[in-house]
Amino acid sequence: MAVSEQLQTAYRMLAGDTFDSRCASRPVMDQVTTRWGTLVIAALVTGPHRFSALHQRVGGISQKMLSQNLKSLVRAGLVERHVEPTVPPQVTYSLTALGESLAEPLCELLRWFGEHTEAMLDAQRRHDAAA
Amino acid sequence: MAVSEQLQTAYRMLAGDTFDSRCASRPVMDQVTTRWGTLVIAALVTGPHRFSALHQRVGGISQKMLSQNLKSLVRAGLVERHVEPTVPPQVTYSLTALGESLAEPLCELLRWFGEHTEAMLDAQRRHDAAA
DNA sequence: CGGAATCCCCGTGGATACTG
DNA sequence: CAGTATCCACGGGGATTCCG
Repeated sequence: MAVSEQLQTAYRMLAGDTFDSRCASRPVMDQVTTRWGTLVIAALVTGPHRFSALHQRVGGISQKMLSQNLKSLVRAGLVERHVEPTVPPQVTYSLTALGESLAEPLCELLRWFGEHTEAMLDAQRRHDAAA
Repeated sequence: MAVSEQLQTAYRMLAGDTFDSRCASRPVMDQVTTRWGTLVIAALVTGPHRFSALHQRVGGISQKMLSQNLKSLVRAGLVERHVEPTVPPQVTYSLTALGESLAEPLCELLRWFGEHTEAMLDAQRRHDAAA
């Protein structure tokens, strides 16, 4: 198998942990791996963004979901919210150090999808055709 | 910023793609990044598993969600379903080559959570206390 | 501009029971 | 053992409206 010992090691580190339903990481993981969390984090990789900029960039997200996700990400210490006391108010969101460290594996995952989406769609078509 | 050009590059590859709501990768991404998809894939990294083995390992997942996730993963060509025609029936699930290639970035992500969950929980506590 | 609040719907997802 | 089927509740998530 091509997966090698590296993955095996990674797996063992998680064995008694992530797979346990009582593990504390579960709720925290859900927040990030939720439908939008991934994209919001990824969108912030290039630097600070304003609310409306994020709203446009992520594409398809509603204001509600965006603000909701941002709130929980701020709470988790992944995103920093900066308010410029002007009129009209200027609110900027940026990744914290913790958020940036998360962005790394996250971007690799997104990149994987970018590269393999076609393969997956092909597989689905073939699967549906066979059925 | 510490994120460096590597991430910038990764980002640009996604720019006109993943963030577009009409992008084909969205539904496919949702299937995997859904609550259980990640864990199911990760659980299969160590090798083939039977249904009940997965049911126990993932912990907290219902039979319904497990079979549902497995079905869509098989459809996407990430997981292979192997039936041994015995009585009682023995059904084994394993990662395909495509699935294994996905497992790599996915495991890194899970590893990140394993290492940083504490930091996130701390941040949440501090945030809640400040409020 | 950047949200918070409200309304409402539909899908996710759990529990249970049944089948091959 | 490996599911499928049915029922049901909750909350994710969209559209709209209002506020500072």
